[in-house]
Amino acid sequence: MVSIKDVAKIAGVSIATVSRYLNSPDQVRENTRNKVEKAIKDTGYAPNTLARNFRRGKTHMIVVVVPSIGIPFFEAVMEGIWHVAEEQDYSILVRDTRYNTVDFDEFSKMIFSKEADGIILLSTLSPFTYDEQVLSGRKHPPIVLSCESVTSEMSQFPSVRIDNEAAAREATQYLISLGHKKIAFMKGRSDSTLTQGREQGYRRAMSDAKLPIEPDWLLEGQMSLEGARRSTRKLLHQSDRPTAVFCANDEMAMAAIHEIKTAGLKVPDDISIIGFDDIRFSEVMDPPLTTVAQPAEEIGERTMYRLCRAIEGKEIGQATETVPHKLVVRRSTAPPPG
Amino acid sequence: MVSIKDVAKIAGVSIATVSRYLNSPDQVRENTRNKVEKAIKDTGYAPNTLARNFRRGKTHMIVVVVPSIGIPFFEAVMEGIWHVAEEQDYSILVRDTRYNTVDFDEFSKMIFSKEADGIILLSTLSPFTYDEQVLSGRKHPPIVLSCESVTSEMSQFPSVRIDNEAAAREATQYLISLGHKKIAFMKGRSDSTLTQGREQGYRRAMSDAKLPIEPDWLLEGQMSLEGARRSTRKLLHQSDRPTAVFCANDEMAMAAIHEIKTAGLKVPDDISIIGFDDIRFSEVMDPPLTTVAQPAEEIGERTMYRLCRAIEGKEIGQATETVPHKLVVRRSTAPPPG
DNA sequence: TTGTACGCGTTATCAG
DNA sequence: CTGATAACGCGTACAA
Repeated sequence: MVSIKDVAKIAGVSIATVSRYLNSPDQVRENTRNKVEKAIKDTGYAPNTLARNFRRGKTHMIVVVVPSIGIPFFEAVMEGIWHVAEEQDYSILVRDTRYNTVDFDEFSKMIFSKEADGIILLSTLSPFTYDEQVLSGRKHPPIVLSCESVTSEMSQFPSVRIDNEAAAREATQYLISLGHKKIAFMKGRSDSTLTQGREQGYRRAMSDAKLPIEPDWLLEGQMSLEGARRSTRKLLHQSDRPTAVFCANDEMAMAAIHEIKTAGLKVPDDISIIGFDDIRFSEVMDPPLTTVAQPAEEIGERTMYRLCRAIEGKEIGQATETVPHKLVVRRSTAPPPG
Repeated sequence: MVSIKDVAKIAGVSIATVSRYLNSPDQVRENTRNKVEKAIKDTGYAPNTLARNFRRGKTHMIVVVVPSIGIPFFEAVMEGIWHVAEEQDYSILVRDTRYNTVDFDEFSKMIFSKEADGIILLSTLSPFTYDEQVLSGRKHPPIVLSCESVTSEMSQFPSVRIDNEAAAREATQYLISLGHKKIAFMKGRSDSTLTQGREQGYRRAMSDAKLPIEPDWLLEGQMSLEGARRSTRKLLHQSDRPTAVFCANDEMAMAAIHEIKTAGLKVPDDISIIGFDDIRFSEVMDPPLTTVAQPAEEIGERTMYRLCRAIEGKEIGQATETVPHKLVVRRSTAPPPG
């Protein structure tokens, strides 16, 4: 393995000069510069990143923690994260928690031990446990929350998200305005704070409209195709079946539509479906899905941007940043039958 | 920042002992061990990963290069990669090329400069340029190809994939066996070797059956929803419209179905559609999609496994490893109308 | 403008 | 079983 020493020897200069050539070429005389350049070419030298990072004390790496990869909406957010990461010369490491609760200390340690310069928690599950003591007195390590309906325990961290509760309320209200009275809510895993916010919004809209919520109307969709199919089938067997289902994400909505059609019913004629996220598949579903759109890429960009500032130790303004959502009405919703 | 020195001082031992405690605790006497343990707890010490990697000369990082993230099939492959990466204690860095051609030297350099211990090229675009000279004499850096229909230039690298050509031929033959004669093929980007293999299979099946291929039947779907929708709309305007479309991936098939139905036609009654990959959404499409299934997770696992062996410098057996595909017949295919 | 020499935090070698 | 000490490759004061 060729190191800076070899280059120096071949170029007939000191390692300091080679180092300077690499990091501030303008401080090297043209003549010398050429010699070094040639030596680098000849040897095929590439600076050892490990040594360099070690010396500089920076990883140039940021970790994005997601409950699961392969969720179309998160990819869209990651797209945004990537944009600014690339621009700021950071690499992205994705950590999939497989829907498990995460431990703050684990991430704290990652920063501490220089595994990463910063961390983005993308819709991480609660309870997000951490040791108060670790934090007290010390500055928070650079951590930014994204797409999270912030729980009190984490409210101290900077965060970027939509107002999940308001968005869910609007979606439910839209259903109500269409004339629906029996509206089910398909949540993700019950321990996800993200879906908790959405559930709150749903409950709020229902109670505001003085509409009751039957226990049977709270469906566990697990945020997955499979889970949503199962619980939709159960729903269809109910005697007094809801006329609309509000799903906490589009993937579950897709599964719900499939099961409803498979059962010989029609969407939206028999049952209206509304989703959440506006993933790219929503538009080509049959029927095209009414859903709550989140500005995924923008969320990613803002999140990463704030993380960069946090890493640089600059102030990061208001702790939690709310971006706008939007109800996108397509054709999976209609007035209830009859 | 607390270092091993501080711990040593507090524990009243040498740094060597602390290091030993960390790396081979059984070589430390229990008494000493306890002292060190306590010192670590008290100081909150965490070994500096940067220094450790530097010293060991290992990154514990492997880079996965994909043309684009957010492709459901690749996620499934990544799932497999992750499994063994986790087990082998590697971190995964994802590099999105945005469908650009990649430069071998760039990756060669990544290994060389210790940015990563190994590289997985997941369906990377050709031409994959590299400098013959760089390689000659030297061992290949640890690189494994995955989901690639290997072009000659890269045949020297280990690789894991299905037989794209055979799979595509079977799919086309299935359509032919159903009675179709006018069969279109929707390819991805024309510079993707992956879709080239599939196109070959399609052509082969057609010519074997003595069926002509009209130039209009070669559709550019860009592997994307948008691209596929556009080219499907064009297809529907053709005077002598095909009765079946074989799409190089499921996402394009999904878009094609959507456009066909939007135009008032029926799948499979008017046009049969067949996809490729068997992503998780295929089953809930309307109609459920007939497609060529790839064992995505297995591909990922095998790929990563081979990379590990390559990194360890062990022999890696046959250069290219072919895993089985399977035609999954659902309901998007039927005999042609009339 | 260039070179010398030291230090970064670990691990590894070798003596004790 | 433990302790000195030498690397690892690079960046950077400081001296020339």
